[in-house]
Amino acid sequence: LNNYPLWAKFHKHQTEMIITKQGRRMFPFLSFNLSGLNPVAHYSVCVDVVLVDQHHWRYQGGKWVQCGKAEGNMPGNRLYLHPDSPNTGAHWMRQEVSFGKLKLTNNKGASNNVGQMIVLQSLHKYQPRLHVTEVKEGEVGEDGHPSPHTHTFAFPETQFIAVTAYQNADITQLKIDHNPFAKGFRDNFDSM
Amino acid sequence: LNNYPLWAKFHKHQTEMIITKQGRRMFPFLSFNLSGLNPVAHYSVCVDVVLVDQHHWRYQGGKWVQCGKAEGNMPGNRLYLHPDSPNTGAHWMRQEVSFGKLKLTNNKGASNNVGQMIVLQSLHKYQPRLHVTEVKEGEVGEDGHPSPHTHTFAFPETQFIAVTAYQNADITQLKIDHNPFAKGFRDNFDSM
DNA sequence: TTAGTTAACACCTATGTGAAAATC
DNA sequence: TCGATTTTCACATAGGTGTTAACT
Repeated sequence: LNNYPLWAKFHKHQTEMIITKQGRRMFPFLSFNLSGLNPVAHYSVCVDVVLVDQHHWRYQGGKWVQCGKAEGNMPGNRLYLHPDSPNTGAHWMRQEVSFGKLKLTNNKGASNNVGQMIVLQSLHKYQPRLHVTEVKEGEVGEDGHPSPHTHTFAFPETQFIAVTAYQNADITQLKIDHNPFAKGFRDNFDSM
Repeated sequence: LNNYPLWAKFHKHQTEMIITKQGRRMFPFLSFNLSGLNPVAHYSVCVDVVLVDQHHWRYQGGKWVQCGKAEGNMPGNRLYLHPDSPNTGAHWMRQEVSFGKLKLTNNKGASNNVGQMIVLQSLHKYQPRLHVTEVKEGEVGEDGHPSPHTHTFAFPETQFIAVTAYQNADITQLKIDHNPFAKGFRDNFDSM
């Protein structure tokens, strides 16, 4: 996992990620360094997002508290295939593998846009996971579904609660401080 | 070939395409409608650019004239693999296949960025070609090189002369009139 | 000088931000 | 009323234009 210090800062305050109808990028975004692959073998790399628990969460009195059972399993795609897939082990190991364009949405109708967006439910806690799947010739496997040849990695620091508006002001401030697109909201007193 | 009327307008004045060190998009850009493919077979789609003749060209007295022999064959990549490759016949036929992000350069050093840019020589006339290659399992063939299973298409309306600065003012005006990114140079007398 | 190339520039498209107001 | 969601907005990043002036 790259950019671990930044993820840790957010995790300490319980990371929140905005979800919108048209899709919102994650910040921080997922980025990994891969090693130990066969340089000449072919792999597909993807990320999925799974529920951490079966509860609603609510932000009350400055804290996140569990609040009743989650609805039954929800429809919608939760798998995002890396745009470079499929590719060689050498390609994946040459530089960091980033998911900066992955988008989160609460729009169940967006499931049609296969692999474009990950569909989540607001106020639920999620864990992103990385899957590295060796693609054997003749198996195709471009749908990205984990197969018997898949290695899966999950980093607790990347857990987050999906929200439609930020709840914790500390999280909002961290986003403003570190996301270049939110620079317009920074206080420019003693920066630079 | 999509947007045929626009290509024809440029072709009537002898299309010019700017090439730069860091790479310049084509305008108009190549876009095709494919049909007759096997929906479940896999294909790679790519564009290459070949010399139309072996001459330098010079713009003199308002006309393009041939001018001496071209140098021997030049190095540099002239093949651009469509980012969606490889993919199913159904995918390619579902909607137009566009090459809007293809870039032209005169930087021979850019050959390293495999498949990112097409390297051309200024003041030479070129013909873009479309290649549709069936990818058989086990052949990989992701380098995009035309294989025995390839269909090739070339449209004379898409011929152009590579330049580092526009020579014909008619071409400049057509670019300004139709390329959204050049809107800043339009005369806004009676538009809208 | 001349012709071709390069780099800096203003202006544009396109899209990612959180804030705030409107809506559900 | 209240909490959650959606829409609109000013402000940012990122990068595609031809023009112009400098360079070779």
